[in-house]
Parts: sequence; C-alpha cells; structure tokens
Amino acid sequence: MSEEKSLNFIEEIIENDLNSGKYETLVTRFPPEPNGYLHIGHAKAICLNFGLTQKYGGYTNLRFDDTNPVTEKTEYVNSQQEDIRWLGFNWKNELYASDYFDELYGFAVKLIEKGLAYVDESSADEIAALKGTPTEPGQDSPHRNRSIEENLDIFTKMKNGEFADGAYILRAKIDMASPNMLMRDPIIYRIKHAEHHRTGNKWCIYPMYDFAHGQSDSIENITHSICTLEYVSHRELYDWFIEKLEIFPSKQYEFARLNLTSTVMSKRKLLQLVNENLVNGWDDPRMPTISGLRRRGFTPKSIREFCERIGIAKRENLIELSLLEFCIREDLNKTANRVMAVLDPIKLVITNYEKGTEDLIGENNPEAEDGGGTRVIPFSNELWIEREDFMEVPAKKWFRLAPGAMVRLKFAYIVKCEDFVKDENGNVTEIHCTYIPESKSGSDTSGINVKGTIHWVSAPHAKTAEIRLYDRLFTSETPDAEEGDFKDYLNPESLTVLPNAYIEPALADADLDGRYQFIRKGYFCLDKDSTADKLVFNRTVTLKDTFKKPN
RNA sequence: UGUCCGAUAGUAUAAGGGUAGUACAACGGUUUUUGGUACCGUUUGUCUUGGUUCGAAUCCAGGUCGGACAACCA
Repeated sequence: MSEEKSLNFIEEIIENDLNSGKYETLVTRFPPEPNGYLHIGHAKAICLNFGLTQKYGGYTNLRFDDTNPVTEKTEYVNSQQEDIRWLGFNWKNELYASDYFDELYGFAVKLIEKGLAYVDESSADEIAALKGTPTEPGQDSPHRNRSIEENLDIFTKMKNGEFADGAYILRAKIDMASPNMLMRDPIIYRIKHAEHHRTGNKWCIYPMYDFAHGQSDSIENITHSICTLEYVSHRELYDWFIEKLEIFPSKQYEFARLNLTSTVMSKRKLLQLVNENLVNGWDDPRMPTISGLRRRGFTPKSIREFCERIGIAKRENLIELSLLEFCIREDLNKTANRVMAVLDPIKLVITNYEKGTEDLIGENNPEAEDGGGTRVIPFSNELWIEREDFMEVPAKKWFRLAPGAMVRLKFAYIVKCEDFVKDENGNVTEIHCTYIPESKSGSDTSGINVKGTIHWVSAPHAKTAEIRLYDRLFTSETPDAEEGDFKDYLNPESLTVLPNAYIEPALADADLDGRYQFIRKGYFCLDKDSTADKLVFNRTVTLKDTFKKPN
C-alpha cells in the first residue's frame, strides 16, 4: 500500500478542483516584482508554486509584476531568474505584467463604460481624508459622478500625456462605506512620467497592483493564484474586477509567509543592511537571500528540503534556524569530501619521528554513496594542530591532548604528549610528542585504544587560506519584534575572519562548486573572492556539537 | 470602536466526529579513527468557557490572545 502523505490545504483544494473536473490543467505562477533580490521566503513560494505543478501536472509561469517603473530594473529580472533556475525550477512562460499594458488599458476603458470607474483630480491628501478609517466609513469624492463621456475623455488625455504626475487618477467606483478599506473606490491607474525597464516611454500611466495582478492571472488562465496572507483583504477586489470584467475566473489563495529566527526578511530591512554597509552586499553569506545562501555554501537541494519540511499553512510561523542548518548538514554529510584544515594553529613536533616525511592515505567520505574514494595526505614530524585541542590542565572528560595523554592523529599515528613550550607570557607555543610506530592508521598493531582523534596539517606541506566564519546575523531571535531599531540587535560576531589558516595541500584545487567538510570543524566552500595566490573559504555551517564544555 | 484571518509539545506540521502522530530542537544511551554520522530511548501539546454527541483537536456559540487592513508600493 502506498503511504498516505497528508496534504496541505492548497493541495486539498487542488485535488478537489481536479477531481471535480473544475479544471483539467493546473496552472500556477510565481510573480515577483523585479525590484530586489529573492530571499528564502521567496524560495518557499517558488517551491510551492512549481512543486504543485510538478506533483499534479500542468505548468507554472514566471511573471514579473512590473507595474511600478520607478522601482524596477532589468538587473533584478536577471538575478531573480538566476536564483529560480539555481533552485532547480523551470518556468513554462516568461511573462511580464507590462506585456498586458494594452489589454489592461482596455479593461479600464470597459470599466468606465460600465459606469464602474471614474477619474478623480483630488490630491492624495484629499483622497486620504475621504477614505475614512478602518472603523469609520469613507465619503464619496466630489468627482465621483462625472459622466461616462467625460471620464473617457480625461482618461484618454491621461494616457496621452496631457497631465502632470498626480493631476488625475482613475478609481474603481465601488463603495466608500465598505468595511474593507480596499473596496473604498481604490485607485487603479496613476500618472507616472517614468521610463519603464521594458516599455520605455510608451506609457505615462501605469496600473496599480490590484488592477494588474488578477487580470494578469486571468489572461494567463492561472487556475490557482497563490500568494501570502497580507493579500487576504485584496481577494474581494481581485474577485470584483474579474466579475465586472467578465474574464477567466482565476482564484486567489493565501498562505502564511516564512519567518526565520535571528534574521530579517523584509526587503526594506535587507536593503538597509546593504545600503548602510552592515553586510557586504546582497550576496553576503550572512544574508537570507538566495544569492547569500548560495555563496554561503547552501545547496539547492537543502533549500528545497527545508521548504518541504516547514509546510504550508495559514497560521503565522517563526521557523527555527536550526531546521535550515539540519537540512544543509543532512545534504552535505552525504556529499562533502572530508579534508583537514587547522583554523587556529599551534605547532606539534614529533620528537621520535625520523622518517622526515611520508604519504598517508585518507578516505574522502565514508558517508558517500559511492564510498568517496581516497587521497594522499603528506605527513611529517612537524604538524599544525588546533590550539583548542590541547589543554595544559585537562578538564573532566577531556579526551584530546594534554600532558601525558595520547590521541590519534586522524589518518595517521597515535601520539603521546611528552612536553610543551611556553613563551614569556605563559602561552603555549609548541607541543612535543612521541609517536607509536605500530599505530599507523589502517595497520595498527599497537593494541592501544585512544578516545580522542584530532585533525592536523603537515607544517612543511601546508597551504594557507583565509577562512570566514559566520554566525547568526542578529543576537535576537526576533529582531523585528524588539523595541527600537532592528539594527541595534545585529550580532557583532556574525563574521570572523581567520587570515592565516592552514589547509592540506589537496585543497589547493578547490573550485567554487566544491563542498568540503573540514573534519571536526564544519562544512566549508570556496568563496568567489579567492584568487590564485589566496584561497578564501566560507564556513557554511558548523558540525553539530554535543560536547559540553567544562564550566 | 469595525471588518477579515488564525490558534495542536520549545518550533513547525498531521489527525477532517472514534488510540493526539511525525520532524527539528533539547536530554540520555549504543556504535564510531570526526565529541560528526548512524541507531535506540526520554521529556514536553489540543487557548478558554459552554453547547451538540455514546464520543469533539475536529461541529456550533461566547470569550481570550495573535496577525492583517486607512501607499498615486507590490
């Protein structure tokens, strides 16, 4: 028997509509405004819309909602397309609301002819004054009852560029006393003498969102127009236009947008972080943008998995960052090769190692489906190890290096700490060990069992690299909800740069697509800032750490 | 003071009148040449008050709490 996987509320609606024969083909759309970069919240909507048509058949359009020429740019169109493709989705048609400007203009004329729209020369303040409040009804504009002929005449002149911005607007004639503020004669066209990224200067009037979105859905025969909760109150208007215009009845459904702990998601706030140089651009690896996550080392698969796991519902939610971290660890654990890098080095000298150097064999990834293969790792009597792997006075349950203690050097020998050197400030500068020749990894006949295994890099063979460690961008789990400015809660330690870490020589061939586990330190990837002489690695995420530090 | 939407473990999400389940998190254990992985286990929940019913997370009514709505933005 097949496993019954439960459906979310949108899937239920779709299955009902398909089973009842209401629709034969499912058509959805992803409709971003090209005015910024896509973030993980958009990824949720992308996975939903494209995922639905992958599951039920039909197709998904990519439609740019470009009805406001002053905020939109081709640059954003391109970056948004790149991000959607990177996530692994392909749209059926690439469309633009601006493709429909002629048709939309015709719809406006039709509404005027039906006596359902009028031009209004009131100022923005005057309109606001008559709008009422959520608890009080509004009042009719003095221009509400102009003749159809006059409305048509002025609207034509608006289109022909005879008026300055703001001189007139076109409003739907609905009900100034409606409990829904959006139904109080909403503005549907405004004059904007601005160059549009696609239509250039052809138009000087542009439709508002409410007069473009539903009609665009209808033109494309979108069956299920899925958007976020803040559009719930727009649905009444959405349906009103479709009804009065007598066009294909697309239906709008709303789900709760994604909120993630310790970050912000609003475009306005992300823009502020970029503009005020609080991060290094839209693709800063600390940003929740798709491009930031990509640069950080997240995989498309991990993001799709995340979107699958968070679910689709109508209640507001705040997802814990740990779920995103789980998703990327789960993917990388199976795919990332294991290598060794020492982030905070201290010298370890093996006093009885006479061979000079030796090539050892290391497994690339025992968790990989194909076994991962092996590589050569050079070894010598002088190594770099992690400073935190040595304690002069070991804590309870410490099973790394300490005076007299033994540990396994990963892929190599067991060593015993015999001595250490301190500088005049009391800092340990060098650790002296002896090794057990019979304990070589893979052919250990020593019979010695040690609890600790530490990573290392041979000092004479090591390459250096810059390593960038990232932590959560905000110290508050809910920076949006805190008192005062959200920027007051930025985490000052969200970025730590280690300019001179040591990496094993095999990493010299790292490329931008590679994903690596630095053994015991986390998952890393090469950053685009790398040059031939200077490699830069980003830490995608740490390994899960269940070691309870003393104290 | 209005209208609309919502409420299930710490966080999400199922159960659609009949055993409140799953995942992440947390905690404990086994295995381990990564204090990782894998495997096993533990803790924690139906906002509230009534009603309908043999039986309610589910249906109904009232309340409480949270969110959205007064841009010539989307």
